[in-house]
Amino acid sequence: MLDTFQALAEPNRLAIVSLLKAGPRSVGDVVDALGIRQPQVSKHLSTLKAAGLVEVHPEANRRIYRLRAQPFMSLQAWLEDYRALWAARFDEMDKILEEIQQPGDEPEE
Amino acid sequence: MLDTFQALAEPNRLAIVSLLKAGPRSVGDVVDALGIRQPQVSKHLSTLKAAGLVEVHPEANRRIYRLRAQPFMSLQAWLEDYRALWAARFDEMDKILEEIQQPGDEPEE
DNA sequence: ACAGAATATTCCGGAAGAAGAATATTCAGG
DNA sequence: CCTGAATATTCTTCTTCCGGAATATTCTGT
Repeated sequence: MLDTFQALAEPNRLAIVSLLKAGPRSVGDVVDALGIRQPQVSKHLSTLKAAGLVEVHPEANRRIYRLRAQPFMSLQAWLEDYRALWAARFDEMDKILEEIQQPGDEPEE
Repeated sequence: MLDTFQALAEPNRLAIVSLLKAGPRSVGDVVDALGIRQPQVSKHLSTLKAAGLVEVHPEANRRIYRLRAQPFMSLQAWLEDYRALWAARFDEMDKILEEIQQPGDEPEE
């Protein structure tokens, strides 16, 4: 869990994860999409892979990275332990949901 | 969201959050429970407060820290965006099973 | 086997951040 | 008001980690 948080606690890596949410991408795709230089993308992907957040499978000339489901499921399970926190506070929950649904408002990054 | 991940991406802070899950605690309580020195506990709590993960309310001589629900709800909402991940995994599994039965076209990105 | 594209790795300088020690602040009670 | 307990704040290393640049590696097609 700590590894997951550490992996996500960096802006570019969070952006990469967010991009990969839409589907698998090659390193070059990530470079083009996010405007980060290739070596840094490779390094960040390496970090994400070490944390188990992504997996690689080579395809022709490229290496395709995709999100792994497992850490997200673990995160979900981790969150369950905190559910008692907000279970009773539906008023706040409404506010949060509104905030997230606001157009132009990015819930991440 | 990034702030939340950064706040949780440190072992002692994660431990503090985990402790506070059981209920509000004073600084001294945290010190005793986790065996971290008082100044570091204060600093970490300060960091957690800046990230909106905890709130303080003084009580007599002590300062009581408690978890705030909001970031956890946001995290939950953030996770929802990734739910397709493990749903899609079943899709892929279905697709693979289909392909085995009737080999056919190229999967699209 | 070679050339070129795609990706990974290494080295370095600098910035962020965590711990330790010492000190400052705040506050309740006498 | 003073005192002591509880907590916060500086200041100083020290380590970790990110980005930039250069280079190495790996693979494909020819």
